[in-house]
Amino acid sequence: MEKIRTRFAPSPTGYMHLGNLRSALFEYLIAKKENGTFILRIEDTDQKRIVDDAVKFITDTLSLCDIHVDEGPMQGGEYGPYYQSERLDIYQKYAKQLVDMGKAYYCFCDEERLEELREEASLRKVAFLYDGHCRNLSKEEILEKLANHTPYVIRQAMPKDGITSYDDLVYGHIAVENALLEDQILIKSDGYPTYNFANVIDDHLMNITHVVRGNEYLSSTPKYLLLYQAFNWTSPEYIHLPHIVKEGGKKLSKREGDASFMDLYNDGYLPNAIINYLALLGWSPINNQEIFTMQELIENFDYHRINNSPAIYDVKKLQWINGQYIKKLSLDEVYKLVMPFLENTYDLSNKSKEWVRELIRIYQNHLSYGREIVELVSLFFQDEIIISDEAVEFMKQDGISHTLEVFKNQIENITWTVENINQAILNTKEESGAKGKLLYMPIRIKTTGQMHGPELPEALFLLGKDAVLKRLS
RNA sequence: GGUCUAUUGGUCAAGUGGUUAAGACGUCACCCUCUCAAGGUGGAAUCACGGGUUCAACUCCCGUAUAGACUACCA
Repeated sequence: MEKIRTRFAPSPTGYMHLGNLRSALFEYLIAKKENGTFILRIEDTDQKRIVDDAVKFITDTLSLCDIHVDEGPMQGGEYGPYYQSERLDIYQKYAKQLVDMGKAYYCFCDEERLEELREEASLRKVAFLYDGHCRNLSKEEILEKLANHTPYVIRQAMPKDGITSYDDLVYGHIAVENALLEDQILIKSDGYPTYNFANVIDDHLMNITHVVRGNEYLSSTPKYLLLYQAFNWTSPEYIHLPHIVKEGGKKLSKREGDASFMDLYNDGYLPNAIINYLALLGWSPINNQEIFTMQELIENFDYHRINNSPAIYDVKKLQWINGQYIKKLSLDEVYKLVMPFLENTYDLSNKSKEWVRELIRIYQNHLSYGREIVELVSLFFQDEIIISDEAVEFMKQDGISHTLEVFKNQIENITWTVENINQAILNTKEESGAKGKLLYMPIRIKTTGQMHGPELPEALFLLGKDAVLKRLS
């Protein structure tokens, strides 16, 4: 069997939304499942949209996610170059070839004429299709215009009748009438190829066996197929992916503030967890497994089980998965994950590393993403404590001041360790007779101001002896 | 407007003619517990609608509704 080759072909716009990443993931998994090759190709044929460093951004994201590119701009390969902007002569050559074969033609129609056509079409409430005006220009006319440097595009001469169909590996049989397809532009007037054209040429030349992409191309794939037919090339298999949308069914978009991979990453989500979540959007394993390493994904992935309906991005489930990953991290790893957020928010200059590690340790199980630490630990960085109404009410009960007095005496002379604090609490229980809620809550409220928080001995330890004694008096 | 596609609980989803319609997130209750998490147990909640086909339809067919995509010298 032919070895599978898939490709991720983003345009370098400097932004990687979750749908893009998921496409890359599935492309990678489909290839790796069969020991195939995963290719990165940069589709930079729109000069207006190029963003500096966007390619670095894309490759950084992929490697952060453990998606390894076999062939691409950074690592090269025998089918390069992998920037479309460096393949211009290739597209020109193939476009000319099509012209010579009589399957494409020069079109000199300008914006104005096209605009008129469009207006007329919208007036008549019909779909606008280029009318093929230049399709039958005589050789002399063409030569003359070319000699005069009249701007031109190259359009494909599409068949006027018949049906073009294919079998998508996810969506099944798709058929579209050729009459609905216009004579598509292959080469733009700036000499650059259109996406459609470059895409087909490169997929063919790079030997792509499975084209995996978003389903916005589902209904335009016949246009691509017609190009393969014109060249007499065999077309690849198609796997169209359902979209990832936000609540309400709208597309995820940067402009509307929807989270991109980098946004999540910067909030302390783990790339592994993001990938894990994304894998479960539009795909499901044969069993009920939820947590996957990349290796397990590769082994278990099966494109036959890709869903064909759109999935709504749900940050709650992502948080759960991310939390599962955080629980499995070593303390050093959580420390690394969370430290930047702490440093940026709180003054840690007079805290020991041990103190910070202890702080992080007791909150490891509470975290669903890194940035969450900031809010969770705020109680240890406040000079003033504010006692809630509920807590004030609780403190009105009998015997509480006595309990607090006993506890204060208990800790006055101990060495400040979690264990000793715990013993002091137990001694207080013995001596005062208070137990359960009436034992713990008063101390908790008096020292932290809150009725919630981590285990009391640990909380007190982190607060420090001086602060605790001060708040008790 | 035309074309293509989709529709199982709030969300992700399993399911391919006969099932008590899995599982997960979320939610609620209970257990654990000083509290909050974590963990455990349990509950509520789903086949868009209408016609067919069939002994039998979530599953097949046709409509309708709703949603999305495409309809660029953007990718």
